[in-house]
Amino acid sequence: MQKATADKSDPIAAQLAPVGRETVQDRVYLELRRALIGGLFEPSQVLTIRGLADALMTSTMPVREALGRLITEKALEALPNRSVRVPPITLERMDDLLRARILIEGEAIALAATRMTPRQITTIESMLGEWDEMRALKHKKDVDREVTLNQAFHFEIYRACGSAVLIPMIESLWLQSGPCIRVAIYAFSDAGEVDTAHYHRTIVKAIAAQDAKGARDALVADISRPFTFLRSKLEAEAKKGQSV
Amino acid sequence: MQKATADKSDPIAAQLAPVGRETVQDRVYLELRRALIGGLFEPSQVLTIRGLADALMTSTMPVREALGRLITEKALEALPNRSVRVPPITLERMDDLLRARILIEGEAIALAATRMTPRQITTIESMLGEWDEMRALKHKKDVDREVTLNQAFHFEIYRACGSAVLIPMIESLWLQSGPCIRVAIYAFSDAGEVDTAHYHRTIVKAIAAQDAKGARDALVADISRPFTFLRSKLEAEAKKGQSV
DNA sequence: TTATTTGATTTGTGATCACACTTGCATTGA
DNA sequence: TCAATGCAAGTGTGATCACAAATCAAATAA
Repeated sequence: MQKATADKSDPIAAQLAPVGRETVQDRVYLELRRALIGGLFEPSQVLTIRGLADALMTSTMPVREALGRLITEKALEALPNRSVRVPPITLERMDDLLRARILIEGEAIALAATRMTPRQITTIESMLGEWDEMRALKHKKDVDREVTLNQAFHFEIYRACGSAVLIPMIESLWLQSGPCIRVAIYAFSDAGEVDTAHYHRTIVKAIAAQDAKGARDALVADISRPFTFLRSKLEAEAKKGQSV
Repeated sequence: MQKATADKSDPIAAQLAPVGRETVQDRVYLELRRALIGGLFEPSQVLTIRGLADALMTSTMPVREALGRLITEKALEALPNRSVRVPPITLERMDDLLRARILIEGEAIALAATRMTPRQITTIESMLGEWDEMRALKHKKDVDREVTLNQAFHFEIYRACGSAVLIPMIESLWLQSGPCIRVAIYAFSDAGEVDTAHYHRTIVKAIAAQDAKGARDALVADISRPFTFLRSKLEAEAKKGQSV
């Protein structure tokens, strides 16, 4: 009987999965999470358990638990009908999210600025180069890659703040603002070029100088951009809609 | 066929449950939440799905979903064994939690100080009286009532900050620091009298004067107390354990 | 043609079952 | 006596089923 167990826990398999096998539930959760941060779902979109279960090639059980988790961290919204949807974008919510992000991510980067090791600073410096690479082949604007790189850059910094409490909160905030960001980035692309790398360079410079206040200010400028841009866009649309 | 539906959705029943029937899952979730904030579970305690299901008189289904939700908001901890427990208290975690609470609850009360209506201020003023009532019958130190009143006071303020993003974060922080707080309050009781009402009075005074900075400072003093107290207690124990 | 109703389909929720893994205890061996 | 092995109870996870509520569409009546 223990044979089967021994087969799965032999040295080779043990190395492949050293601690804690991955559950389907976690896979589904991470999948949905990635989709939300990346803005693959659009605001107000309704999600169904069975639909997601089919799409993710599993039963309804892991999906419903993953949805429940995402609802508690406000990444999704439970309607009184008991259906769940991606929260819609409103001006109030955007301001609210931006304020919270400035507060918490600002604190995290201020902490990180005094704690990052030369090794870690080298890592985020090397990420600056990737922006230049992307700019080189500008014929294809790869929004997915932009989002991924931006996320990797920020969280490399946040991880260094050393707070096991703040980091999950920041993840939750990104989860909530993911749909807005994607909309904003597309709007950016339409409006012309924007230089994310420039803002990131300023951040890296401040961190390298262990300038906590400078890093915080640079970060605020960086994360405010898409919000203020999207805000003016929404206001313009609202005014147009009002006149029609 | 719709008869049965009509019976349950007739005017009377509709008034009793105007929006969204309560699900067993939510009941379990709120129950566990209340227990955690109130510190009814002790740190490092292991919880089992079937055990909780029996205690809450339901099946395992609602419990596992509630546990999953609590794990994502770091109120509970998933061990590699796949068992779940209340996170243990460490000095690092306490400092981490306190810093986050000062940051976020401080911001919330600063916002609330400029937005609370006279009606709302009257409400929190009336809560001050309850502390005096409790003090009157000091023969029975009702820790549960202290915890509940303290919670009601703080959240009456936080709700007034008008941020749908900050409030859930604060709830999550209370959930995480609940077990610590309970331990600290018991330690308080052993160490003698402490005047929570005094700190709350200072907070109310600042809010009534719309003094955002004063309210923030008073709040920091209030929420720091149990943490610094528990910290010195843990450090003393650690030193004693080290010498033995 | 339009509004109402009836029926069928879809959906979320809770319960139960099957399976794999862990844990703890008792038995067996040196 | 002590360590190791084997068995049994307990536990989490995923799948499936049953049921009630909601949604949608077609048919009927005005």
